[in-house]
Amino acid sequence: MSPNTPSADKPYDHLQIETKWIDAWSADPALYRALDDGSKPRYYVLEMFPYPSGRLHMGHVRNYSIGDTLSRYLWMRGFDVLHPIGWDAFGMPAENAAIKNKMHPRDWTLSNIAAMRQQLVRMGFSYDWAREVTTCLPDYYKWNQWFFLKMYERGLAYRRMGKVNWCPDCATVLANEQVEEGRCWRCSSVVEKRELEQWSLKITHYADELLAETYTSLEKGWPERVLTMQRNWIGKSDGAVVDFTYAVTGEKIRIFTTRIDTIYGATCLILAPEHPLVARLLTGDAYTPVQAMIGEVNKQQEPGVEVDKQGLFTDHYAVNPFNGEQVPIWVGNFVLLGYGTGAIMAVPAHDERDFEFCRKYAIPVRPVIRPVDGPLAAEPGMKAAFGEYGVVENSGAWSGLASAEARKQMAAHAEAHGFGNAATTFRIQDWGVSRQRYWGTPIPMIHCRAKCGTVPVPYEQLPVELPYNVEFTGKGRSPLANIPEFVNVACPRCGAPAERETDTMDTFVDSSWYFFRYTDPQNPALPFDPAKAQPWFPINQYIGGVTHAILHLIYSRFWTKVIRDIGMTTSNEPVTNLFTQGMVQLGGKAMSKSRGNVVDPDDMVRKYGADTCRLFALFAAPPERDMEWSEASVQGQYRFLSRVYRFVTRNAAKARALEGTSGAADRQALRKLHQTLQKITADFDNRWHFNTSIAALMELMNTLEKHEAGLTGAAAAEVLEKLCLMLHPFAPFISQEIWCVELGREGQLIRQPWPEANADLAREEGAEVPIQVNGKLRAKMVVPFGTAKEELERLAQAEEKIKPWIEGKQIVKIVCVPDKLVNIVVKG
RNA sequence: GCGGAUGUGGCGAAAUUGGCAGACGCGCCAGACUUAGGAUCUGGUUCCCGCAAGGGAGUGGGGGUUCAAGUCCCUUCGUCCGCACCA
Repeated sequence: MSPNTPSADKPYDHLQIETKWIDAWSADPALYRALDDGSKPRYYVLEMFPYPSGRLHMGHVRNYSIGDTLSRYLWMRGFDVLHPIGWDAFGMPAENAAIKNKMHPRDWTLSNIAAMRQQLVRMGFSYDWAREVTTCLPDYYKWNQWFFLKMYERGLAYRRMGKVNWCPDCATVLANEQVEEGRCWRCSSVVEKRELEQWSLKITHYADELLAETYTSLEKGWPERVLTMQRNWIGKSDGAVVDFTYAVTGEKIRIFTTRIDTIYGATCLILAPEHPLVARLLTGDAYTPVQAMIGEVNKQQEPGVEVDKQGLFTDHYAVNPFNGEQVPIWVGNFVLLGYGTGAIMAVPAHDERDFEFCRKYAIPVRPVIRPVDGPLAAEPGMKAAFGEYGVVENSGAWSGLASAEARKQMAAHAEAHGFGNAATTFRIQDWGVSRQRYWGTPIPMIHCRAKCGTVPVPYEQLPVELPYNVEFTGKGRSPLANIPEFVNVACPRCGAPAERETDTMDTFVDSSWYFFRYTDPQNPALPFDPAKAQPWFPINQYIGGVTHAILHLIYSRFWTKVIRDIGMTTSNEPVTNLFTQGMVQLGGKAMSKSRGNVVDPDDMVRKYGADTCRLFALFAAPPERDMEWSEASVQGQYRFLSRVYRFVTRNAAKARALEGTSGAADRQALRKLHQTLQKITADFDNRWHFNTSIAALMELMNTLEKHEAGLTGAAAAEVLEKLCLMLHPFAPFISQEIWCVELGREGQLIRQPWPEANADLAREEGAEVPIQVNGKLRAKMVVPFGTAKEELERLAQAEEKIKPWIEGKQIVKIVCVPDKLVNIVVKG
């Protein structure tokens, strides 16, 4: 057969190809294993590990396709890549399944994991399965308990009363994310707030550092959106605390304000209904309305609806330390106990909320700040509060100062006289980790009623294992509380009868440090060996959904700082670069079971193959944007892969023969090949717009098919080889098949070096220069690169299509950008 | 209300540094091959006028800077997502 005669092409049989390579790759466990020996530069690619619901969904496919494409590219670029996966395996769905189907959470979870592991393997993702981590197994959650004890020792884990989301129907606490629009996600009951004693982790200890790093080490590598959300969540607020004095007993009532400069305008104090002082100011029948108010506040309000401000006068007064004035003490439903000191001074003239409250209850409004360029507001008659900075008036010695200056001086004055000081508060609260749940990490604490109180479980007794035999009713206390063998223990300190803590940990604990465990997943003595972890930290690239922008990503940052402070890492932050991919939608809405608009990846893989699915997940939109699922468009990707496969099979013999004299077709093909290589390499290195990378591969195929007849051996060989290499990160199966079967090469593509683009071959023969007249495109011409300005201007004016546009007109000026454009500006 | 994102053909999108708007794909139209086509291949496809050559308009709306604006500035509208009495 002559090398230039196309041979018959082979149809693309995705099923045969993909099953064959899954078997081959599964038989080679070292294939995706990091060398971890320092012989090559390291790169840690981490994707958010999945909750094992039992089925992979399209969001996973997209997330993991991005990570896998990147990992394969990095391998080919010579990095030692750590690319692990695991299972975020504790959580409520397992318990709900247990209640519903009478299946044990452990069995349910482990069988889900087995199913999903198969699905991930089927997708061709390059995970190092030897590092698989499963958080619901004792060899993992033992270390949650270990960290908990370490935190307890350092005062970072403690017990306190705290407000929790309480579902009255399920009779249990719900995590914040399990409350949907004020209702229980499982039974749709309206969720209440309830005070419960629970274990908390002192994330506020790191609040300042967590905030500061968003402006420094994270600023370059994290999306601005995520940083903004975290800053808002942390909610640092600079102000001052001031002690008012309760007129009867002389005790202090501490308030927090950011506007101490307005304190001469304070016309009352307002306490949160749960403020401890309230129960002493109002006793007996007088307290009843407060209880009602607390009840109201604790009912979850409908989102988006502003609750009416309610107040109660206590009939008591407090003294303003700045001017000695007595102001009435009120109770207000809008004052939050959990923020600041749980008490505020109301300055109605300069705070919108205070204004609304005081007008409602006819409390005086006294303006003390005037705009820099205007007079003090007239009262009576004020229609709204003036909340901005200005100039202080009617404020004794501070009158005339600018607000900013007054804030400093007045805080200093308060401190000097012992009734206050400058102070900072945070919106972020300590992390309540107790859950009245079975399927989580047991909190390793024992309550000794005899004398020792709360005693930590000794390290050598870890893990505190979850008992297997347990009954699930979905009602009442934690299921663990009903198991005497679990609850009843001897106090580790005095040996007296004692009870185990029956709460389990929030599942966000599990995901707060799993990425450390990947570096040393089987360590029996420690969560991980610092010497093994440190070379991989901080993580080069983390990829996941923006839904975790706050909770998981703040908890992980917190946990890393704790790990640092106990001397197990030198990294301040876990993640250098964060990438948040967009959601997969159908019909403009996020795919979800309740909407009934899910597309099952399994069906798609069966029909079109994993390569096609991966390609579509990357092609439909840039990775950071939401994408719309479209099966018609999926078929387009399948067509593309078919074209690639048939093109290769038609031309493989020719390429192997290496015959023929290179001609114009070869030059065209090689030019496009190297242009594509430049384009794709740039996409990887700069911005991960894989949709344009794949479009470039399609363009390449269009060009190759156009010049197929004239393509000769040597050029064909180069084209097929490099096409195959470039395709591999996106479509690993078909590229590996072509490499071995059609091109007769050996070895795994992931181990091949990424090809270098040849800039000389990529260069066009000449520059196509558009010619504009008054900014409008009128003609184009092809000139040699580097043609001088004068020559370009001459050629442009000589163009036949240009002449009619400039004839008889005055040329005002000619803008000429060599190799780019000529614009002739004419008048008349 | 505050903060953020986003707005380009019938659809998903591209245009990376102010320099040819719509690459690539889907869909659609026409044709080829075919017993057949929901396979494959070829050509066309922003809108308006025109048989065509060609011309005009055009990146949510309005205004501006510039030889030149999807891109920069001002203003306005729509959509989506966070947060939402945080003193």
